[in-house]
Amino acid sequence: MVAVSPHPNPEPSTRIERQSLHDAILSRLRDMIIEGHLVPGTRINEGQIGAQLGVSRTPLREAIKYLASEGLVELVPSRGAVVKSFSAKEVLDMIEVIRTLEQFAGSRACQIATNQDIGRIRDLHDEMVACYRSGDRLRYYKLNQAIHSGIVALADNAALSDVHGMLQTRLKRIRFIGHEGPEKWAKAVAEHEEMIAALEARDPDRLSAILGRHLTLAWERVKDSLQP
Amino acid sequence: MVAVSPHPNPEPSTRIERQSLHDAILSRLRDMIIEGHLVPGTRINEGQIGAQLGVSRTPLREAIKYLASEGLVELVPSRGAVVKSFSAKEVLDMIEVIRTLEQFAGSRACQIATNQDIGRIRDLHDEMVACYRSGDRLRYYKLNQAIHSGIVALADNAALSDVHGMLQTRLKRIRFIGHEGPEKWAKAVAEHEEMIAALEARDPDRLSAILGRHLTLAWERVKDSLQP
DNA sequence: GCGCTAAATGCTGCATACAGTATTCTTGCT
DNA sequence: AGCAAGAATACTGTATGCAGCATTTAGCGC
Repeated sequence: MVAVSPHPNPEPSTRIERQSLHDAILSRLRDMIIEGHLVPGTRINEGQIGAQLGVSRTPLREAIKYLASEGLVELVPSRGAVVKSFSAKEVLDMIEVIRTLEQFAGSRACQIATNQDIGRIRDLHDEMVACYRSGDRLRYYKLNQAIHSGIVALADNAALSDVHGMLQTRLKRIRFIGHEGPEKWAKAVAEHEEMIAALEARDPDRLSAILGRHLTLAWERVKDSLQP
Repeated sequence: MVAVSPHPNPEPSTRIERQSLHDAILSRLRDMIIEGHLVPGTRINEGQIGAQLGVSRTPLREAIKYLASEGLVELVPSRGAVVKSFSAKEVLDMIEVIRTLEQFAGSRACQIATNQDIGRIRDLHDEMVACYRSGDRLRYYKLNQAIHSGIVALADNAALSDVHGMLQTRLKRIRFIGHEGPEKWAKAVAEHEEMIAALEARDPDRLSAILGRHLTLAWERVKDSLQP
C-alpha cells in the first residue's frame, strides 16, 4: 500500500515549469504533506511522485533532502524518505517552543514596531474576522497563520522568523485537520482581538499572557486527534 | 578565485566510505564550513569538492540542499550554493533566540530533570574546568557546547533541541574563530559554575538570569570580529 | 493448508551524460 | 592601453543508467 494520493492516476495535471524547479517541487511536496495527500508514515516513492510532478528523480531527491532538514520527512537508509508522523507529545513540545518564541517576539514587537507595522497586523486581523463571520475557514486559517508570522516578523529577527516558520510548517498538517467547534472558534477570535489590542497598547506583559493562552487553546484544539 | 581550501591540492586524503554517505558528506561539509576551509561568501564548486571528498556530484548536491535548509549555505539560482556569511545583527539575533530557548529549557530542566541527569551535566562541567586549567581550548570548546546542548536536552523537548541545535550549528563557525582573552574566559568559566549550581538548586529564575548573562558575554566575545 | 526458501520484482543510492547558463578569455576596435 | 563583443571554458541543473538492497511473490517441502 502506497496511498500517495487519493487519485491513483489523476493525469499528470499539475506539471511544474515555473521559476526555480527546486522551489517549485519543494512547495508542491509541502502542500501534498500538509493537505494530507502524503499520509504520515508512508514511504515516498520517488519514481511515482516524480512522474506525477513531471520531473526526474534527481531534483526530486534534492527537494526531499531539504524537507528532511525541515523535519517534514525522515530519511531511512536504503528505504528512502518517510513522511514524518508526530506523536501528541511531539506536537505539544512544538507548541510550547512556538509559545516561547512568540512571547519573545511579542515583547520585541511592542518595543520596536512602528504604528504602521501594527496597523498592517490589525488589517489582517479585521480581514480574518470577516472570514470568521462569513465562515470562510480556509482563508481564516491562512490569515491566522499570517498574523502569527506577522507578529514574529515585527521583532525584526531573521533567526527568530526562521525557526518559528519551521515549527509552524511542521504543525501546519496538524492544524489543517483540526476543525474546532463554534465555541472554541469564537474564543480563538476573541483572543486574537485581545492580542491586537495588547500590541496596539504596546503592553508586552499583556501580549505575552494572551499569546500564551492562545497557544494553549491551539493545543486543546488538536490534542484529541493525535496518537499518544 | 575560488579559495575553497587553503590547500589547493591536499591529496584526496579524506575520502569517505563509512556509514551513510549522505550523513558523511554532511558532516564533512559542516566541518569544512565551521573550521573555515570554506570561506563565507565563496561559491561551492561541486566538481572540486566532490573530487576532494571522493564522491560524485549527485549525493554532494543532496547534502548541499540539506545544508541550505539548515542555513549554512544559500542557494543562488544558476550559481549553485554560497557559504552563508552572517552580519553582526544576524549573529546577535541568533544569540537572542538561543538565549530565549535556553532560558525556557533551563526552567523546564529545573522541574523535570533527575538528579542523575544533572549529575551528568556537572561531570561535563568539571571536565571542562579541567580543560580550562590545562588550557585545552578545543576540548573546552566542545565540552562547552555539550553542556549547553545537555541543559537543553534536559527539557526533554525534541523540537526545542532541534531548533537550538540548528542555531548552535550556524554559530559554530563564529564561535570557532573567537578566542577570548584570559579575563573573559575566566568569567565564562565562573558563569558556568553558577549555571550548574542554579541547576542543582533547581532554581529556574537564577538559572534563567545566569544563562541570560552568559549569552550576553558570548555576544561580547564575538561581536568585534564581525562585519556590520 | 502453512511455513520456509529462493527467484523475481521494485526501489533506492550513486555515477555519468548532456543541455543550458554563467563566467572567463580572447580578439578587434577606438 | 582600455573597452566591447564574441568565442571558449567552466559550472550548474536535470535526466538516465546501473548496481545493490529490500520486498514481494512463487515454489517447495512438510
